[in-house]
Amino acid sequence: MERLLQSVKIAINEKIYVKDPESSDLGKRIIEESILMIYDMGFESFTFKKLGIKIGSNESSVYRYFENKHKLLLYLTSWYWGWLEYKLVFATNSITNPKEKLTKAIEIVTKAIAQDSSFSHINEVILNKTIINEYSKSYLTKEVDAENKEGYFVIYKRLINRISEMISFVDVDYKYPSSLASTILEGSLHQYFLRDHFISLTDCHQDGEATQYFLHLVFTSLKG
Amino acid sequence: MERLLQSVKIAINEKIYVKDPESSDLGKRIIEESILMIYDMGFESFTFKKLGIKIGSNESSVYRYFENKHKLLLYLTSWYWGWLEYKLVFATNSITNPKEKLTKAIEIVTKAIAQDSSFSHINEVILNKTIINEYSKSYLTKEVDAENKEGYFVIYKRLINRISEMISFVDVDYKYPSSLASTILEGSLHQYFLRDHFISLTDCHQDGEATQYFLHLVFTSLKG
DNA sequence: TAATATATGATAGTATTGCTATTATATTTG
DNA sequence: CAAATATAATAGCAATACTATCATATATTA
Repeated sequence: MERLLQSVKIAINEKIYVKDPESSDLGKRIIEESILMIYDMGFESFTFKKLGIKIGSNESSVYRYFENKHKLLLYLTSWYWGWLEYKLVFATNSITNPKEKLTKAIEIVTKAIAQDSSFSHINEVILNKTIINEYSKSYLTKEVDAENKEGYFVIYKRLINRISEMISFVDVDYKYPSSLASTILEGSLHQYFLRDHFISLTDCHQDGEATQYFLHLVFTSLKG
Repeated sequence: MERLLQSVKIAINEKIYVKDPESSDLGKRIIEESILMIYDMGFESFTFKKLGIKIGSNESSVYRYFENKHKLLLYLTSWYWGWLEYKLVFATNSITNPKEKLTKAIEIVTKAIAQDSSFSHINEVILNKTIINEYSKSYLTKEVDAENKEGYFVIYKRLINRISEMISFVDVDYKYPSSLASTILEGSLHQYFLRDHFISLTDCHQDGEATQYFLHLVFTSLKG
């Protein structure tokens, strides 16, 4: 994904931020460091004050980019899903065979993340781990319906829908394409979490096993 | 489940509470009302001060039962999984045919919850909804490994293991029994969440459809 | 180059949260 | 009835999640 994507920018719903963090150096450092800090200390302990100190800036300056840390989490997750979506479309676009296409999609979505040098200030490996630990907290809130209406989850929904469509292309008669697509994405994050914290609850211990598990799950369920 | 279970008590790891809430009237009201309040206002907005006011008691009195609201959440989730485990064992114990047994287990675990009058102070219907919204927050923390060592998640792990074993009984050669069991439990909660908040991401809109989805998913994946 | 707009930094202040500690008052039990 | 125990009331404290104001640095443009 190196040189090809130099000019690609993941488009995030403008209501999520006050000022676009991509528009300044400080903004980029906010994104860069918040990913690392949330990974290190967990979302609960993370504060804008601590972030300000870490980036050699000020709490009040961070507030000029994001209203609160929940919005920052929404930004990070949206960016992640946008980035995954890009990789998915890029890798599957040229494939015409439905089974092959879905296989590729599942691989992209369930495989461990490797560093991507296209977006220099974002560490995708750490972001992926942060997403595994914190993603659910972005929607397990009382505000989820209001925020959904505002379009804060469009990228995620679009990604699930793309996979859902690929599933239906393999088997038009399958009754649960959206549920299955959701299970793949959410379930894959969960398998990685289990691997790190509840080893006895998963069988996906080696690299690539989560992918094998989901490929088997999906293709035995689909006809055709 | 009426009369039969009158004397059954769900056994919770004693380290989770300071004083057993089952041991007093105040304790039971703490459990009863906290379920309703967390459901109504969400875990983030819920505080012991508010709970004290609601039950006509005092913040300091609540602290005599639970160190903090995280521990209370651990208690509620442990209770829920213990209750589900009981229902599962009760319903599947007499079944010898492996497929039938697993089918029953999946039904128990994925079906919408009906009121159970066995535990008068606990509203299982609301508790189930609270678990759907808040369960992940009990383990998506920086303390998860330490708390796991303390045994705070034993009931959940035992429940997953029971299902995992039932899966292996149907198909000894299946390589991912634990992953699949985890997917069923976690995935089922997620499908219910999607049904309430992201309808386009699930196909399980009617009662019983989640069960059908998982039954299909599981039995197409297993041989024998 | 001066005037002005814009971004950032520093400091202060406020309500709420998440507790701990102390003391007072019920209630139960011996 | 005394003693133990449970609960209630109040105070207090450090941290969080902001908001507001003012100062200063940097960039733009007239």
